[in-house]
Amino acid sequence: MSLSTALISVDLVAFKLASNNRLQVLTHQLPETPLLQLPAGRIDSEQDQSLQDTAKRQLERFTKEPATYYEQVITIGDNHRDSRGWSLTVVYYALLQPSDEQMLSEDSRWIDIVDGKPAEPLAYDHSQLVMEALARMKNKIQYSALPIYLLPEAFTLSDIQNVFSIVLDKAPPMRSIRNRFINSDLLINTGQKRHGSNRPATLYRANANSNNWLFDRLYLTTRA
Amino acid sequence: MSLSTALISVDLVAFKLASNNRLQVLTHQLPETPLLQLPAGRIDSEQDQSLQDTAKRQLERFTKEPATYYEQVITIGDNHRDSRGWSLTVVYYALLQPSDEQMLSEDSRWIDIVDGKPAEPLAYDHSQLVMEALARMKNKIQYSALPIYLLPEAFTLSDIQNVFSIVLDKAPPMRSIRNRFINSDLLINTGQKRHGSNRPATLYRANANSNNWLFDRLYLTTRA
DNA sequence: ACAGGTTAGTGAACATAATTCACTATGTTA
DNA sequence: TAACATAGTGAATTATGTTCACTAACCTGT
Repeated sequence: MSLSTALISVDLVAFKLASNNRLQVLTHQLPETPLLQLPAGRIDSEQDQSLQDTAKRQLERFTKEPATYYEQVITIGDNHRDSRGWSLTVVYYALLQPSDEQMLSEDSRWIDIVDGKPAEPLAYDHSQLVMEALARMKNKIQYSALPIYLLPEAFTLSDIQNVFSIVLDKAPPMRSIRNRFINSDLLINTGQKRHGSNRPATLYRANANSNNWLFDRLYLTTRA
Repeated sequence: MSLSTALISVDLVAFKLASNNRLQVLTHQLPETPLLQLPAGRIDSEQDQSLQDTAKRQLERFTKEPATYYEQVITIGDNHRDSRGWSLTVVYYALLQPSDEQMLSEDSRWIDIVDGKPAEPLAYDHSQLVMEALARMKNKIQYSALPIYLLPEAFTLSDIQNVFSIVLDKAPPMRSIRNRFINSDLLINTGQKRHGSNRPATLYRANANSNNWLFDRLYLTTRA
């Protein structure tokens, strides 16, 4: 049988750095269901101009915090993931800036990523989807400006290193991060410093007009 | 209105190196239609276990030559590409080895890529899809074993450089290609040579068991 | 005021891989 | 057998990440 249609859903893997120094993924729980699941939903032909709009709407169902970055990961289609037959799932991931305030809906929760997967089991194949999105993100973070999207407006170079530590479980040397980011035009010195119980660190913000979003090599400390 | 379904098609951008030293893309023409178009079709829930199966079937409709490589590029969904409303298109590209014999169906043709786009106009947004696939392929060729997939069973290092010349309009120095590929375990010396009107060149074949499919940097001569 | 602690940041030597270029090697062809 | 053309090597240079020792700046406790 040839199909002109199939069940379509757009699933969103939203990542955020939490104050416990963990990467977290947004989940929610439906009433009467035992397992947490990813935000997912169908295309709304009225509201959505694109698939990314659909992904964005899924995020907005559970939090008011906007994502700083969206990327389509993969589209999975097969006939065994949904008992009703052929199903098609477009997977996006999104990056959010850290936030203390919980602008979350009641039924949703940020779950830690531990050892490369969600710390709690997810419904359907959602753990697998998280892992796919995470793999993509872990790769891209090594040769792009991605780390910045997981940080607040103003951040230090150490914050960038911290992103690597959390996401990759290891980080390039500060010297390497410094060289790369300072030599690029990705950062703008805010003129401000972050003060702690030590020498204050320079605070930077992202340069929206940068043309160095991609680098042409990976850090050596992080490759396979 | 919320949709559980939409029109879905899988579109295939099949690339091949032609004897005129051009990259070509497979197209076909339906009767009564003025423009060429890409192989595309719907999921067949009986035959297709995955979306790649669907892509593969599209290729097989027009040629018996198998592809050596498939990669999903992007899924595009919106409400203006098809007059019937929301449509969803999963785009794949495939790489084929060069071939003299034409095992093509009557209605299909390989079209040159000139200046980064098909030399002839294509129907719908298919030129755009070719360009998206080409962009992805041009990037990946610079840090992976991809060039090999566009070459015949046995090939020389110069052939690899030639792939770069054709696909990117410029190529890394032979010394760089040599160092990279010889130091990896991607190539197996067949022991044979290709003879011309000059010093014979060593013929290699791909090592299927290589674990160096990806490199950790781009060639400098080819970057932006 | 000032010493000690802690993190931020710099300078210089080293490592790795691409690039450049001069040079050698090995075949075909006139 | 010399001319040629392309294959392939060796060594210096360049670019960028890594390592490590050292300096800088601020806070804290006395």
